Amino acid sequence: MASARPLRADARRNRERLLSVAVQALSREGADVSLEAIAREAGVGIGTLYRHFPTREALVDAAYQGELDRLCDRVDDLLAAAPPEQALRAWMNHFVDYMGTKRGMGDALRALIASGGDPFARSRDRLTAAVAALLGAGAAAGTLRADVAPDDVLVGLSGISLAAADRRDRAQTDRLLGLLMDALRPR
Amino acid sequence: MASARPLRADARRNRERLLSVAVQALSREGADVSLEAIAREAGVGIGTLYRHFPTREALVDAAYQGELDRLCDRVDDLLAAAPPEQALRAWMNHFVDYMGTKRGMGDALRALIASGGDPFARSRDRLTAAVAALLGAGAAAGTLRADVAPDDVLVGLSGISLAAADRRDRAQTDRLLGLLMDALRPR
DNA sequence: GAATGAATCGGAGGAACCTCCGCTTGCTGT
DNA sequence: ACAGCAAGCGGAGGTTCCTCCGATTCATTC
Repeated sequence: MASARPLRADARRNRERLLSVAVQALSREGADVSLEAIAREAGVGIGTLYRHFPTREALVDAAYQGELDRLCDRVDDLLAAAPPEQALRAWMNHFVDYMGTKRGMGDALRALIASGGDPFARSRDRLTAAVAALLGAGAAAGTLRADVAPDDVLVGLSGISLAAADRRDRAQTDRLLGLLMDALRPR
Repeated sequence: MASARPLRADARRNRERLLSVAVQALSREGADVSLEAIAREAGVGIGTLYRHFPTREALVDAAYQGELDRLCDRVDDLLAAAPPEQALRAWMNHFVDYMGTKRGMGDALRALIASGGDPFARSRDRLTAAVAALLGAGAAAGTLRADVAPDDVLVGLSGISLAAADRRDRAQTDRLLGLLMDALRPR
């Protein structure tokens, strides 16, 4: 299960080139870039792309990992600036925005959230940790329930994001986030 | 906007044959049957299939409409047999089960829920009405909030179903439904 | 610095998607 | 009956997806 021997030099080169091309291509053309086009632009065969990133989601995930890290990192600032309950709500907004902006992240996210324990689950762990921090702070302060699993909140949040991405109705999204918050407050 | 003139005889024949083949094929092979295979088996060209059902979702939706009607019809029985709050929860279970069983309904559902007012939104109206009935009964009894839009509940429920379909973790699904119920109770 | 084995590459190929438009067929009025 | 004409049909064709495996290239050993 441990990461096997380091990649061969040419393999790493290819991987990095693919990734940087993918980042550009995704932001330039949106979610439905052709993978073949990415491979071509990176100067590698399509087979190589598929070996490094077995699914479209794996590629998108890897491409956006940096931004996703930033999203998770923001938790500390939020908690420093506002009480946990408000921090959580603010972070939810960021989360939904992020998913909305990164068009095409939607499906990747779905796969990501669904992943039980894949090698691709690093992002998922980070997200779970972020939610756990927010929930934990709220539980300590007594303003959020202590008996809700971070994982459940994350899945719920991703459900809302998916629905939001489809409908583009910001008001509804806010209402749904409000409902989720209601569910998380102690009775 | 009204339904234009009735379909020509041959068109209706084709439509019906496509639908019946699709029902069989979907239950036999699952969500990812090839549309070309369905068209072939129905003895029509692929173009005909696409004219009648512009997207894969439209076809799946039409194929499962009967079962979806049955799901909505069950609301009355549930309300007759138990207090609104429990009826709603029971119906949510049915909803999730239904989505889980009908593999491949997932994407169709997503498109369905997302549809603002397409000609294909009949199913969506039925679902909204079902939720509205349950919520209304609860509001009248004072055990459910009166200030939540049925539409929001439906979107939330579909989000949970999507997540559930991916993860196949029934316990988590139940917890999420529990959270949603918590959000729907008056404070 | 050549040989050798293993990791990696590349792209041909088969399947499915969806569109587009010339051809066919059912309907309507005379 | 039959002419005219929408409405409807069908499938070729351009794209993309993803797999598979022979050819290539790297790393290591002598």
